[in-house]
This record gives sequence, C-alpha cells and structure tokens, in this order.
Amino acid sequence: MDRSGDAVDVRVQRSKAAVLAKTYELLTSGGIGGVSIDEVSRRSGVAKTTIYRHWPSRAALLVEACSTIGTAPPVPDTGSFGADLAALTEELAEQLRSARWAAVLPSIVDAAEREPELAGLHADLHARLMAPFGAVTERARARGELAADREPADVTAAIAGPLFYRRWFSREPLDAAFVQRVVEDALGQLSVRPHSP
Amino acid sequence: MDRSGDAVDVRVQRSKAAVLAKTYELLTSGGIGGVSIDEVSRRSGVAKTTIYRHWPSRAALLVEACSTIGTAPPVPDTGSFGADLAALTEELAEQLRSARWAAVLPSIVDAAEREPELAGLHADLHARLMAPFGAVTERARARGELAADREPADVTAAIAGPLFYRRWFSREPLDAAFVQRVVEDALGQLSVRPHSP
Amino acid sequence: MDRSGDAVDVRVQRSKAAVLAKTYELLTSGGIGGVSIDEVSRRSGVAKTTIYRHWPSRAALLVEACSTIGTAPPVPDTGSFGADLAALTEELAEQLRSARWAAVLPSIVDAAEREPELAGLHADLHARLMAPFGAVTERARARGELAADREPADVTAAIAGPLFYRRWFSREPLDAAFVQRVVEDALGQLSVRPHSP
Amino acid sequence: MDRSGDAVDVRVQRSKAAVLAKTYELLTSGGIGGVSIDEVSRRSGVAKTTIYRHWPSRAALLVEACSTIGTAPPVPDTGSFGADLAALTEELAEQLRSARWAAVLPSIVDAAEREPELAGLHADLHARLMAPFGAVTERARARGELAADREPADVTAAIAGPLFYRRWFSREPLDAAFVQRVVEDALGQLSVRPHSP
DNA sequence: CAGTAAACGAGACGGTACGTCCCGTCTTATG
DNA sequence: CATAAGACGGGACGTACCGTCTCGTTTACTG
Repeated sequence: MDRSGDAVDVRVQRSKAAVLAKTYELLTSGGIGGVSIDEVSRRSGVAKTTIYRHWPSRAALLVEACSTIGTAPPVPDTGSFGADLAALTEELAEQLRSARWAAVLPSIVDAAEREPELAGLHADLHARLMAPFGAVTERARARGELAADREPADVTAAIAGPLFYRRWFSREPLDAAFVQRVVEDALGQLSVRPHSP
Repeated sequence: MDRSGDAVDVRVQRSKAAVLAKTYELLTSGGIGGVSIDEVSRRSGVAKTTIYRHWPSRAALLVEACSTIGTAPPVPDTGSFGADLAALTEELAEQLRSARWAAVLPSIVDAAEREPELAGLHADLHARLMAPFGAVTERARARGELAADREPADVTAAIAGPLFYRRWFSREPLDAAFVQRVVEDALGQLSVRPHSP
Repeated sequence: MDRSGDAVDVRVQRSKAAVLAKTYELLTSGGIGGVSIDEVSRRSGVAKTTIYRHWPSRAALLVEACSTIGTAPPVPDTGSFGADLAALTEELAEQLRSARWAAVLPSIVDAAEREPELAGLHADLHARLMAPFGAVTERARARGELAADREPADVTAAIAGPLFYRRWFSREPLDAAFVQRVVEDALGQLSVRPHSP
Repeated sequence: MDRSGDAVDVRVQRSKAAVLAKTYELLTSGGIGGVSIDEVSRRSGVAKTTIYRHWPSRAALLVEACSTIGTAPPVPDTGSFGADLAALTEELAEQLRSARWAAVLPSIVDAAEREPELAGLHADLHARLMAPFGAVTERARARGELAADREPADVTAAIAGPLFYRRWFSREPLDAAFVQRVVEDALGQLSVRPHSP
C-alpha cells in the first residue's frame, strides 16, 4: 500500500488548505474568539472529525493558521548591517501593527507558558520570525561590522525586546520615531563598526 | 433606611472575599482561561447567582481579582540612577523567574488584545509594575543624571523590553549576566551622566 | 402582649390585600405561570419576606387569590327545584367559561393530588363552589320534590360532573343547549316530583 | 449519504428510549411539574444537549412521553349496550383508582389550560381513553339500542363526567355502588332500548 | 408618653432549572 | 483509509425564581 511518501493523498492537502483558509477568514473577521472548530467545519465543508485528525486542538489550528500567515520577511541585503537592521525592524513594526499573527501571539505565549507540548510550536514560530535577524547578524559578523561575541540573540533582544514590549505591554503606538530610535540604540549598544569593503 | 456605607452587611464582604480568593487561585494556576464562574462558585461555596450579583460579568470579576496581583517592589534610593536601576532590574528579573503574576501576564495580555473591557485591567497591572521605574527616572532627571527628554517610557522600554522578551518570547533563562548587560546597555543608550551632589 | 386575636393589625390587612390584588392581576394577565412571588413583590411593594410570612408557598397564595375571586353565586329561590337548579347550572357554566378560578382549578386539583396539605384547600374551595347546590337540594327535599335518599352529592355529581368534564376533559364549548340538557338529564335521573304547595 | 430512514443510528434510539423512560418515571411520580430536563438528563445519563437535540422543548418531550401513557382497555362485546357500558365503566373506575395516568391527568389538564402546545397532548390522551366508549356507542346505534341522535360525546359526558368529578373534585371513593348508579343513570338518560336480535 | 413587640422593607444568600454554544470523542457509511 | 455526517457526554454561559435568612425600621398598642 506504500504510496512511497510523496503521493500523500491530494485530499489531505485539499482539506487542510480549506480549513486553514476558513480559519484565517474567521480569525480576521472575529478575532481569536470568533474561531470555533464547529464554525470552521460548517463553512469549509470539512468534517470536524477530519479537522481533529490534522490538528490536535483548536489552539494548534490557530497556531498553524497564524504561522502560515506570519511568514518572515525576505532577508534584505543593502550592504551595511545598519541599513539591513533598519529595514527588518521597520518591517517587524509594520507586522506588529497589522499582521494577524500579532493579535494571536500572546495566546500562543500563554499556551506555551502552561502547556509544555505547545512550547515547541511557540519556539518554531519565534525562530521563523527571528530568522532574518540571525541572517543579517551572521553576515555582519563575517564582514567585521559586528564583534564576534555578539550573538543573534543579542540583536533580537535589542530590537524585538522594545518593539514587543511597546506592542503588548505598554500598548503605545509603534510610530516611526520610536522604531528609528530602537534601531539607533541597538546599533549603539552592539558597537557596530562601519563596513569598509 | 440608609445603612450609610460602612455597615454594608458582613455577608457581602465574606462572599466577595471568598470569591476573589478562589478566582485568584484559579487565575494563577490556569491563567485567565482557567477561570470559570461555575468553577469559582463550586470551589468557593458561593452560589453563582451571588457572584453575578456582585460582578456583572466574568471580565469584571477578573479585573477585580487581578487588582491585587503583582505588587510592585519598593522604590530603591541608593543615590545614583545606575544603582537604582540595577536594583529594580534585578528585582524585576527575580519576579519574572518566580512570581505568580509572571505566569499569568501573557493571558492578560492576550485578553487585553481582544476584550476591551479587560484592557483596563492590563493597563492597571502594567502601571503598577512599572511605577518604581518611573519614580527613579523622575528623580534622576531632577538630579540631572538624565536628559530632560528621556521619558520613563524610554527607561521601561530599555529595561523591561529585553527582560520580557527573554522571559516569554525567546524563553531563555534570565541569568545574572544577561540582567547585568541589559542594565549596562540601558544606561549607555540613555546617556546617563554621573551624579555629583 | 396578647392582642386578643381579633385586632389583627391593620398593616397585615393592607399587605395581604395589596398582594392578593397584584396576584390576581398577574394571574389574569399571564396565567398561573405568570405569577411569581418576585414579581408580585416588585409590583405590590410588599417585601417577599412579608409575602412568605402570610402564605407558606406560591401555591397557597394562588389558591387564596383564586378562592377570594371564586365566590359562589347567591342561592336562587324560585320556588321550584327545577328552576333553582337551572339557574345555578347556568351560573356555573358561565363561571366555567370566564371566571379566573376556572383556569386555575386544574392546578389546584393537581396540587391536591400530590400534596396532602393542599387537599384541604381544594376541599374548601370545592365546598364553597358547591354550597348553593346543597342549599337548594335540602330545600327540595324538605318540600318533598326530592326523595329523602337523594344527597346533595348526587346532585353535584349529576350537574358538575358533565360540566366539568366538558370544560376540562373533552374541552368542547359549554353552550346553552348542552347546559339545558344536563339540567334535564339531572332532573330525570333524580326523579324530581313537581312541587304542590 | 442517505441512510434511508431505517438504519437511523442505534444510538439515537437508545438515547431517546432512555430519556423517554425516565421522563415517564418522573411524570408519573411528580406530575408534569416534576419533570425537568436537568433531572431527566441526570437520571438517564443522557446529556442535556442530546435531549435538546431530539426535542425542541420541555413541552415536546412531555408530549412524546405521555403518548404511551394511558392505554385504553379492550372494547368489550357482550351483545348488549348496557352490559358493555357497565364493563367499560367498571374498568375506567378501576383505572381511576389505581392507574398511573390517573395521578397525572390533572397536571396535563392544567398544562393544556395554558400552554397551547400541550393541549394537543391532552386531546390525544383523552381520545385514547374514550375510544372504547365511542366504539360501543356506535355499535349500539347500529343495533338500534340507542337513538341516532345520541353521540358518543353524550355517553362519555354521562359516564366519565360523574366519575372524573368524584375522582378529582369531590374526592370521594369510587365504590361499586356509585359506579353502578352512574351506569344506570346513564342508561336511563340515554333512553336505551333493549336489543332484540 | 415612653417602652416594646409585631410587622415590615430591603436585599443577600444557596440553590435549581432554563436553553444555548462550543469542545473533543465516537460511530457509521461512503467513495 | 481519508472522509462526511452527525450523535454524544460534558462543561460553561448568564438569567429567572425559589424559599430562607439576617438586619434595621416603622407602627401601634400597653403600661
């Protein structure tokens, strides 16, 4: 019966796609509270049984629906770490302001906090979101703009820290001035040296 | 008639106290999602009807139950902004590692994200937690250690940003070295001048 | 402090009257299901406590509200048993068609069926309603129109039986023809002799 | 899909049967007022949700539960209307003394009085109970024992009227002498002619 | 005219039931 | 063997009444 792996049954793909699409639709229209498995099933025409076959819980479905959406931005390559960082930070701020995943991340964080099995999902999502910062950081280290002991984690802490804090904790607007200052402060504290090629 | 406010019937106090206590208990153990009126009623022995008599909704009960959560640390007064900030930051890190509210905040953030009536609750809690940073910042500005255009919000963003990020998003341990670096970076980017009395 | 029983405090009268009036009002507007102690209290301004002080239960209040209303018709005295009986029967039929107690009696019967303490109330009400039939029957026996072995109970069974049956069991209209036939049949089976004074 | 009607899922049958059985139990022990969906659910082990899935309201459930109550006695065929009627009347009196439905009818009458959706239930039950009287009446008319203008309704009024009255209103015992007199009176007022075959 | 006991209003309380919504599990039949 | 269809047990929601229970406050008779 071995379908040799790659012919994974087209129906599975179809079902998952339909479910994710409707989940996304409900998510954007009614927030997380507006997504119920029953409703997704009703609208997508995919049986509830099937949904539970593919996702262990409502939370898992939400996570995937969001992570599909929360695709990391392309890694910029301007030639200088500063410009790369500014571009990425602006993009991140923009997503925090408007992207669907930004409204859902706290519930994922919360889930990760109390259900260890969901912590993995959180880690995946986080890694995906932060990957571009890692990439430009590595490049900067290779070019000597950044000291060798500066880790990608330091960069994300310096950038995402203040942004996330402002988005979810102080709940003030993420205006351009704030974003710019965050970039400058980060560059300052990371002791970035100008790149001379 | 007029029972003039202070003789408000002891039973009311008892009921409310019992309900709040159990709500708090459920809150810290299961987050906001773990609090249901039915469960509070069951555990507290207070009838559901009575709970609804005192709080119009689940949200209202949560707001009041949370108002006792997260007591801010005392404001240090070492004489220098740097030392004050270091003390507060270490205290905050310690609370993030162990305090009950640290496990609950994400669910509050999540709730604030989509239930407007709970946003106030989040704002209160946040203000309470960050108040000491505001106090030492104001003092530093008065003493000239800090430029007049440096707002308390800048300080909390510089300190709480990385700490919160690490606690809930990158989920790495909040070790002493990290805390120390956060303080140093913050002092650097805030352009703190030494205090000469 | 013995107020010697009969000076029962005017306030009691006032409260009871107010409660019964509103109960009656609710009863006629919303049927038995429309009467709730809370609502009666709200509308009459009489505290729930006071209501329960005077009536042991909602049922008891309803019974009294109905029995106050279901006053028996005056005993006719036409000179002949047949005419008396016809008058009483027509009056009874009229009450069955329109009086408030007619809509409530079944619930009293039901209550009497399963709560012995309410059976007494039922008996009272029944006796009050049937008293006039007893009176005219006794008179007819005294005058020799009716054999001495014909009891009032036989008369009520012959008259109220078919009427009640039609009102509550077959649920057909109590039209004049039916009422007339019931009277005739009763007179026939009671072997009424014409009265010669 | 089409499960074509007869393979309607055994579970549905099981649930409905369990619910109806317990409803019937509660009904006969506590009358219509003694039936609550919660209690039925609790005793039957069938979830409240499931009950509401099958019956849109408490009333609908009661209607169905009552439809099995009160099975009519077999129609006698002695050859004469008088003997048939006597047999049926004695059987009815016996049921009034002991049958479960006799304790429940008043609450059904009461319900029919004010809940139109339950009136149908009452009508069904009444028709079922009275059917045998209709049958023997028709036969008697066909044989000429009874005038053509004597309706089954007249017979039931003459028989069930006094019996029901005595059972629920005067609440005196339904002894043999009373039953016999009711039959005789009925035969008299119906002007029954002897049957000559 | 003061004292006192009843009746009273206000309303908190524990409790039961309502009918609805969603969860996640299950069973069965179809393609 | 993935799926559609949908029944099922369960738990929570917020509301309406029930009947009980303090508590002070009239009110009207008594001494």
